[in-house]
Amino acid sequence: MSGDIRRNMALFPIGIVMKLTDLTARQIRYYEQHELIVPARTGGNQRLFSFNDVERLLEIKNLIEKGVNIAGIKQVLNPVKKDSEEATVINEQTESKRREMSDSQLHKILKRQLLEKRPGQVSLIQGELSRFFHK
DNA sequence: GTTCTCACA
DNA sequence: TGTGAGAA
Repeated sequence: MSGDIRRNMALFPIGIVMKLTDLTARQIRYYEQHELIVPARTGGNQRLFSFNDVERLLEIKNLIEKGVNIAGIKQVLNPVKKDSEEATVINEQTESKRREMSDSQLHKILKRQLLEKRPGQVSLIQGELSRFFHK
């Protein structure tokens, strides 16, 4: 599976990724701080993103648009895999599976949050929704 | 010309 | 999250 090495090969700088994902550099770096993505670095400390990173960012973007905050996204996007070794383990199937999973998982999480709001539990939903349930 | 980190009105 | 400063 040399396809994986290509998918995880760091290629583009943040500028390109901004255009590809419609995210601001600020957001991209912010997501990195929260370990939602782990781009490689050049000798000059410049971030280099792989195709996988871009896909992750698109997923994140969708979730953000759906009103899910960082905490919620972390639960849907497990990854943060340690480089090299795992490249051989990951295949196209597990990747596509993970994608489907994230969406159904999101629905589960959202539904659970909407129906049973336990006291003391921090909401994963931002804005209007969470405010609605706090009332 | 780009990107990086850090800090704040 | 936006934005600007200062360096690389």
